[in-house]
Amino acid sequence: MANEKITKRDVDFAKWYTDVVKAAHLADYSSVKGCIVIEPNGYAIWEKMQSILDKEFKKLGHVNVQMPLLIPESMLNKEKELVEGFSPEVAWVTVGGNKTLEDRLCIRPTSETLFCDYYKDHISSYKDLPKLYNQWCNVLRWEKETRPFLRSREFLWQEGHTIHSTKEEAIKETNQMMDVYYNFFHNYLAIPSIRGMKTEKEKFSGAEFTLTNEALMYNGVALQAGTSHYFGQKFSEAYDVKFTNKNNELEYVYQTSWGTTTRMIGALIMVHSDDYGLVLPPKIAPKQVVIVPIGDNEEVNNLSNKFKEELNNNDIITYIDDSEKSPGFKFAEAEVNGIPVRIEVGKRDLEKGIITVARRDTREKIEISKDTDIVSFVKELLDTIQNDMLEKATKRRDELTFKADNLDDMKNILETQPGFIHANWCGDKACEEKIKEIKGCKSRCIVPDENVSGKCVCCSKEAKYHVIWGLQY
RNA sequence: CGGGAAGUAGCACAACUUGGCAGUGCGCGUGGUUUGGGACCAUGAGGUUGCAGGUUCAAAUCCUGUCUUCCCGACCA
Repeated sequence: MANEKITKRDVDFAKWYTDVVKAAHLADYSSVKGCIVIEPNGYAIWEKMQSILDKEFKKLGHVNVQMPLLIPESMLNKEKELVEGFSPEVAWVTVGGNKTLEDRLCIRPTSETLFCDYYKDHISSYKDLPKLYNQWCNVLRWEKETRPFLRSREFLWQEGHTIHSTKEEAIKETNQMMDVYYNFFHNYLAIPSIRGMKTEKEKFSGAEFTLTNEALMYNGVALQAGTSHYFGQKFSEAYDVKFTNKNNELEYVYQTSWGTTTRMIGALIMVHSDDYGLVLPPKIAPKQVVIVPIGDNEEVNNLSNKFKEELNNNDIITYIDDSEKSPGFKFAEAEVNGIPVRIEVGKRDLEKGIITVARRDTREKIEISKDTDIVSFVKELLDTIQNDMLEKATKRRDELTFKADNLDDMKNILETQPGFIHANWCGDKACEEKIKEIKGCKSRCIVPDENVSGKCVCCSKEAKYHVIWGLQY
């Protein structure tokens, strides 16, 4: 019997998603549109993501800073493409009375401006480079349609902003950070994302090129989660960030930026979860094991405590649900909250010398001897769950991966079951726009492919690129 | 930002059409009995009906505005 509070995934995917978010107490609506309350269970996932990614960033030499929340309009306006890209979404602060328009302040939609403004006075020689700065913060973009985690007006993210003395080094950084995101998705989130370059139309305004990490949700809709941009000298020219190179010449710095957001929590839900609620990969679950004691007796309590202690001593995050609720309630609660492993320690089992272990991903129950080495057993089970989840998600992604040779193919796929659609493209923006007319289908990314041959899916001219297309959140 | 629907206790809803004591279930507190897939009995608490105006002797109910949420489009991490 599935959870009554959760709409079936196959009945109404959008409703299912918000039901899971609420039932697992990840987030709730606030009285400000598009600004959610991230509740303890949701914030714990974000903290886990932060701690893993932050370690990776620091391994590669990055350091954290904190920039101001507010940006003066005059400063923002220096980079034309950035302004044009964001202008409809920028929120202005009207406090202060007699400010002129030029002196208005906005709440950061992104912080390129602030980093450039800082960098310009803090470097002078190539010896000062690179600067590898990152910040964890909130930003604000006035979205029209909002959805918890997937599209909120205020969201938490991490934005890396680096400056380099050579183009090669900056491009290497751009690629390297995309690798960090891609590996994080595969190794921790168990999400088989794909990566590639955005087309001219879809790239970040102001970037020379944008790399993207694209994940496919269970319903076949794509979610962009993780981008890495190469700016070249666009921003450094606009903000006058110069250095003296080895030949004693003044040169503008080469710049990158890269970011991931709380949207990753949304991806986690929409890839792995089911009709019983949240399913979390063990490596990202803030709580990995719950012990449910059944029947109040000494042996039950002693064994529960012993397991908890042993597991926690071995870095497996474990807690005992010793509330007054009935066992059935506790099982359901653990499922809704996506606890990867549940250990049932009950007096009836103990009479037979066993305990029951249940895994969240498959809901399978395993009976093992009560004398089993619980640490090695659970460790192995968590690894198995982690691997199985990636495998299952990969299988689903592959089922939803298609190939289109012409517009009719494309239309058929999008109207029956959307997914990742591989199709060749001539590189012409007009074709991209024509494809978008089919249910809003957009290019996800250009796949690195040396030998593109065949015709454009739209105009039948010679193809230049191998592109993956799809619907997006 | 256009089209549609909704907002009443923590949650799900009833009362609205035809204005007249603010209701039900779940959840919550207390006492007890229970405990292997969302336990049971008893008892108790919980409300300016989203908010602001208006009409009226009287507004959850009628009118106007506004905010929030959901669905469908256009725009976006």
